[in-house]
Amino acid sequence: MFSKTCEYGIKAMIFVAQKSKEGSRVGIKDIAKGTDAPEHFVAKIMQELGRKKLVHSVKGPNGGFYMDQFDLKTSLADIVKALDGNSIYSDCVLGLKTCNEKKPCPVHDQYRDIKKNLIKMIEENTIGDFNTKLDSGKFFLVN
Amino acid sequence: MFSKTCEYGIKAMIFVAQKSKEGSRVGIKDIAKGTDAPEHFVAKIMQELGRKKLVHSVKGPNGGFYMDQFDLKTSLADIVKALDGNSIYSDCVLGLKTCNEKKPCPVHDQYRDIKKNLIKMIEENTIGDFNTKLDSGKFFLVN
DNA sequence: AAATAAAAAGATATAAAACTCTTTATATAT
DNA sequence: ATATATAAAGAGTTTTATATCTTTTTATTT
Repeated sequence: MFSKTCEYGIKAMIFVAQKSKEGSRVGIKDIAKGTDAPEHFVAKIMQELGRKKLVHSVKGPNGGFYMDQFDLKTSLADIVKALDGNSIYSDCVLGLKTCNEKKPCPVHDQYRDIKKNLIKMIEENTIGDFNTKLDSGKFFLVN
Repeated sequence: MFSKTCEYGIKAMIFVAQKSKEGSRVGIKDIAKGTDAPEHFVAKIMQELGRKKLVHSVKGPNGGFYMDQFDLKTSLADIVKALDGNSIYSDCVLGLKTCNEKKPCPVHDQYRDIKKNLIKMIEENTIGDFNTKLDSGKFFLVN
């Protein structure tokens, strides 16, 4: 479904969002621990997301990653697109180079709705949305 | 979504099913061409599917792969499970080791229905189902 | 100014997936 | 029986994804 890169990226973003709300910045080590991800790998991912302005960072003591109000509006789709590209939007389930209504693969019709819901899911959920939900202890980033 | 192995496997099975209907057997070369897949790779995949009895083969001249009436009842899920294992059933979208109703990841709820539909899709479609549809020229295995 | 804590950057390593090639075994036709 | 077409098997290669390590740069604190 998503690449590891993307899985780690989404979890990291949710994690950072929550810490940011409390005004603090989070270092890579805390992110890695808090999301059960390999430290250096998640560092690269955050670097990339920083470059693409989906998250901010400051260097030096008391530095780390953080998000402002605007960043909280980032959707899961934005993260997915930044890390995995557009394949989830464009790729055929059976790998046909072109697969569309006019020249569909055998499962094109059956997959259409699933794909639509998948895209809807990642587009309608913003990082900020998770903030409120996470507090309630209703879900987890590690286990 | 699916691995390349699985994509090729599904297309190959649909292809063989159609040829079998006409009573003939199909060689690896034809399968590879008919599904736009690398010959040796798809050979390995068919080997594996043969070992798992999802398809039959005979060696020698006029040999090749074929399916009997029973084989046509194979669902896409059977193929997926044979080639990709159960990950589609068990894996968490965000990669949590355990992710369930009691200890869900942040998108567990939103993904529940999508997953259900995905599984429904692969379980309800059998290889035989495609046979009739394919004849009408309504869909394609290559393009 | 110096020390330090942190991210940024880049180089490297490892593992898994995808793909290819070669050889062997087998069944069938002639 | 022999030749041949084919699948089976296995070894090997390439590519891509994942992960790690090392160095550099920067900002902050003291």
